[in-house]
Amino acid sequence: MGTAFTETIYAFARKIPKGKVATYGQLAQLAGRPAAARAVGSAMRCNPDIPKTPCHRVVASDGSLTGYSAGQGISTKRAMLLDEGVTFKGTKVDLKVSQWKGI
DNA sequence: ATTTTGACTTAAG
DNA sequence: GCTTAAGCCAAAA
Repeated sequence: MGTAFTETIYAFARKIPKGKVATYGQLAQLAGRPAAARAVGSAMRCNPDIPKTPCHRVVASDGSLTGYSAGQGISTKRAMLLDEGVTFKGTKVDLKVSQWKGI
């Protein structure tokens, strides 16, 4: 299953409130590894199951929607975020408005 | 145990 | 604003 690192990442991902998003770097920072943004992505790739962890609420540092292993990929991810009320700026998420500030 | 790969990020051209 | 390069961390081969 999971290492302490991935478990921590999942735990924080589940804390992201509906309608808000967090960046990979942000979760990495919360997990105590501010430079492990990449590892966060790797962890997410292993859990493309929505019910377990809302990995669709995790976006890149500039609000871009990168990878998604479930559904129709990015399209599904964007659709879910829009449905949750996340504000979009064209193809990217408007972090100024929708970034989770639970630090 | 070592190498490769990737859903990252920041800096520089 | 977009492309390239380098740095970082963890999982998979």
